[in-house]
Amino acid sequence: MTSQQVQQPLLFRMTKQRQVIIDMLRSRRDHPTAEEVYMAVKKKLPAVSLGTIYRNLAFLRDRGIIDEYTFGVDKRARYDAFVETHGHFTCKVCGTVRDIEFKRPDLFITACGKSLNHEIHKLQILCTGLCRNCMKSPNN
Amino acid sequence: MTSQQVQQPLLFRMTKQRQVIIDMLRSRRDHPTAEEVYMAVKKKLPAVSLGTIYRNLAFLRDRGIIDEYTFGVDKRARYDAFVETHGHFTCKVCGTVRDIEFKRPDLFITACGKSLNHEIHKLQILCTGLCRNCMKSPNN
DNA sequence: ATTTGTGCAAATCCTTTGCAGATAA
DNA sequence: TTATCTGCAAAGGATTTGCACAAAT
Repeated sequence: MTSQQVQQPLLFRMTKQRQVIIDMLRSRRDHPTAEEVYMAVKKKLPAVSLGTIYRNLAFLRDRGIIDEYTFGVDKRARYDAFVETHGHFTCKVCGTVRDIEFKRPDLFITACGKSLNHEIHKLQILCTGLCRNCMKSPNN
Repeated sequence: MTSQQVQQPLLFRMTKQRQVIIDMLRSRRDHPTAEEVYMAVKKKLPAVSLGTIYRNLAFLRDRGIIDEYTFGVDKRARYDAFVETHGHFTCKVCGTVRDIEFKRPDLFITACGKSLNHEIHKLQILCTGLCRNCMKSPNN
């Protein structure tokens, strides 16, 4: 999977910055914040600015190329290049985020959409609790 | 249901402000933002300050008396006095939020928790899409 | 050549906080 | 009484934006 394969005809300019942001997000599954994306991109493009990071993340999110989540723990947005429907678990104590896979999210989406008579584009499932490591700590 | 029935022995001071905030949130199911709570509480207590609203919402959230959600549409936190697990639908166009009821959320929570080996305290389900009204508009 | 994107810095918006006076228990 | 809460205003932190220059097509 080369990083050019975003859509068949490329519908937008691929700048170095945009390219590095996409590559970087596709290389990790830890749902980084904008600040964390900035830090990582800076290693390849030291002159990049935080504004450019924010602009590109919004740009890619608006085109469905990445997802943006706000897990209530801290209130910063987090980004994810894996846009197939899946759930997240986040630990109240250490803040870790883990993906949760689903068998047939489409069934759930169809059922909900029909019962509400709304058109559902996106399903987000978030579990909050205590991860197995933090469960072991006597103070949690 | 009188507004006093928060817990059996009342574990915190019930100020006028706190009382009005709780009553107000229990009287509506539209998931208001802090600003909207402020506006509503002001009608009963004109001298209330926004800082007090934020402090009380955080206070009640920390005690599990209300829930706080951040639906990605705008990034403001929204509050809900109905803390039994239920899902939300939010319309991309008009921003309406509607509740989605579940039959046995506990089964889902147990299943997820077991498979991850984590302790799940809270499940949040959010559907994003187009509501039935906005579907009718030709421009959506 | 022209349109779109970038870096920089200032602005904006939501939320939090310090403090002195007020209030619930 | 006294620990907790409030109003006020200032501070904080994340995100957005205006502008002049740079880069992509």
